[in-house]
Amino acid sequence: MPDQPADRRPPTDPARPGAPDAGAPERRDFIREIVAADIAAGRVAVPVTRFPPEPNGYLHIGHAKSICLNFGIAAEFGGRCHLRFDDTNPVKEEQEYIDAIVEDVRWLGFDWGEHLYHASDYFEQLYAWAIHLIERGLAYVDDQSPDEIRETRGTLTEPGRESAWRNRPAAESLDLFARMRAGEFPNGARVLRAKIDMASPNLNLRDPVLYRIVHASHPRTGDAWCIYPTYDFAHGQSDAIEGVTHSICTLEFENHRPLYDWLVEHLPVSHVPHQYEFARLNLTHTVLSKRVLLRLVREGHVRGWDDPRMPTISGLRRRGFPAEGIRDFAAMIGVAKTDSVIEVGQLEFAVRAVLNRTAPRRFGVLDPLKVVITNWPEGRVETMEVVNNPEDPAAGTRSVAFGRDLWIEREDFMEAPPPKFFRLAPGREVRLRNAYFITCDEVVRDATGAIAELRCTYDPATRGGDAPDGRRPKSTLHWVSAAHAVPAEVRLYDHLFSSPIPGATGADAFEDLNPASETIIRGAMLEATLAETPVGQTVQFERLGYFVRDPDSRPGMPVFNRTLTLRDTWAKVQARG
RNA sequence: UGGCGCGUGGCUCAACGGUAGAGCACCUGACUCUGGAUCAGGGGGUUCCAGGUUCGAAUCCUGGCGCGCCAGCCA
Repeated sequence: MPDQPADRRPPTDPARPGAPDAGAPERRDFIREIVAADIAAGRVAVPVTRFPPEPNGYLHIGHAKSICLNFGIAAEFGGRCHLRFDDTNPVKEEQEYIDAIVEDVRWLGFDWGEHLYHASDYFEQLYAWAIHLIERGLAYVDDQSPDEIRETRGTLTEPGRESAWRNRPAAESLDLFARMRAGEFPNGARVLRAKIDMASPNLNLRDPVLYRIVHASHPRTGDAWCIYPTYDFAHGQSDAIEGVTHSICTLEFENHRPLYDWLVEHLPVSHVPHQYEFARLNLTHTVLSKRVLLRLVREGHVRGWDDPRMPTISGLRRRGFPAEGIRDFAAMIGVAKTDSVIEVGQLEFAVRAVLNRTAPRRFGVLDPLKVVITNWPEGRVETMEVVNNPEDPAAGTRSVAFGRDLWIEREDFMEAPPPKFFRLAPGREVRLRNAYFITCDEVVRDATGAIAELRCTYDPATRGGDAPDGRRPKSTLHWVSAAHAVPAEVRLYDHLFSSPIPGATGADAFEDLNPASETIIRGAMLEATLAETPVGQTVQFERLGYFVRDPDSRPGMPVFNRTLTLRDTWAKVQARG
């Protein structure tokens, strides 16, 4: 898969933002403060966290926030972070997702060492603990149907009603539970429920379901089981088994914490973990819900989970976003309990900051307009030494061919330029970056009257881009030698959704899909070195933006995805009119 | 309507009883062989509201208001 060496920098690197910085005033979120306090008070010696994805979809930028939080805390406080698959619902989970999750967390730059776990590793133990509860009168097998259970749960304001089976003898529940495991009953026939309080104002405590019958084969345990623990019965106990000290999850689990604590308290666990909740990430102009992302894929609004428009980790990677930029973004936005929506611009800022520092500069023309240099000898070719990255002298230089026929960007020429347009126009001189000054003498039109080519003259004294007399053109254009150009397909991307908060008006979010989220350009002309750029490598096309080589590239026809444009103040001026 | 949680510039977060700050965004200027980058400066806040405690409240208390989550055998 695409990868960039810079992304392999371990997240614990103290030079990175987000890592503890000796000397600087400590700025930490409320969770890090809790961890620090627990360590200071001796409640915790080695903090242990975990990232617990359910393999029912691909990871997205919201998960990246959680991954950075959990692995970040472990690294900063000398603890460890486990990768644990929360695989308790075989009807939704697939091996493909497991593999993708492993790859994505690694790509983000994190390492769980030996600590790869699955809730399914604990099925036998969880089963034994279920029996433990039954024996103590703390759980019972309920014969009610799903509908009956719903009807007797009560409402937000009314208490529920106890099941007729709630007080059946433990021995009977034990027998039934064993027969549930043995496969004697169909899906939905019976469940195991905790016996807590049907009148609790917290609905999660109204005799929550602990086990349900699901005749489905599991990606890891196959057909060994036909009963599966619910999230509530698996999560806290898995944390206990693994010695997790700080079980960090999102706000919607806050209401589950009393149940989490109840289970851990009533089970003979050797370690008591604690749950803390933070606000999940929301981003403008996209959607971060596995359900909706799955729909985008299934309904074909995008080409797959890794479509460059998707906010998935794999989509961002294919889009050319470096892992480091994603980590920096996570550090920048912080962690709190306030529901929030972050402007995508903030993510883009973090990504541009990394790319500006690391992306090699190249020339690429997206919408080519032919320029013929009339005073340049036919057939003559010169080689220009061009700097690879002005931000990084160590990146060196490369050779780029220059000749009589060139391609420039069509939008870099205007026959009747408005006042603040600095680029090429009839009679005007501009600089071709790292090459020569040229002056436009003549506009050649085709039969339809459209501009077909520009006839220009160059100044031989300006080789390399400087004039001996010190004159300075108001603008510098990128260019590609027509004789050496590599034709390419370039895919331009924009926000997947037009509105900042898709579906906010109450309408279906899909109504807000941006029809222009992808624009495919087939006639782009790139400098020759771009033919060898590896898939996954992000470069900067000077003056245009960052572009990454896509795996769809074919021999002789590279495909590049636009990661992001450069900051463009001219566009801003134009937009203002 | 019950429970839990949350309200600080446009956005995200700090300030932990002692003059409300930062990053992003926005605007100006400088510089520049990317209209990029960089640098310098600027505008913008009755800290949801109302009472109270205190010499002093974004912070503590009370009461409102607003928003989010919860009635899956999803996680």
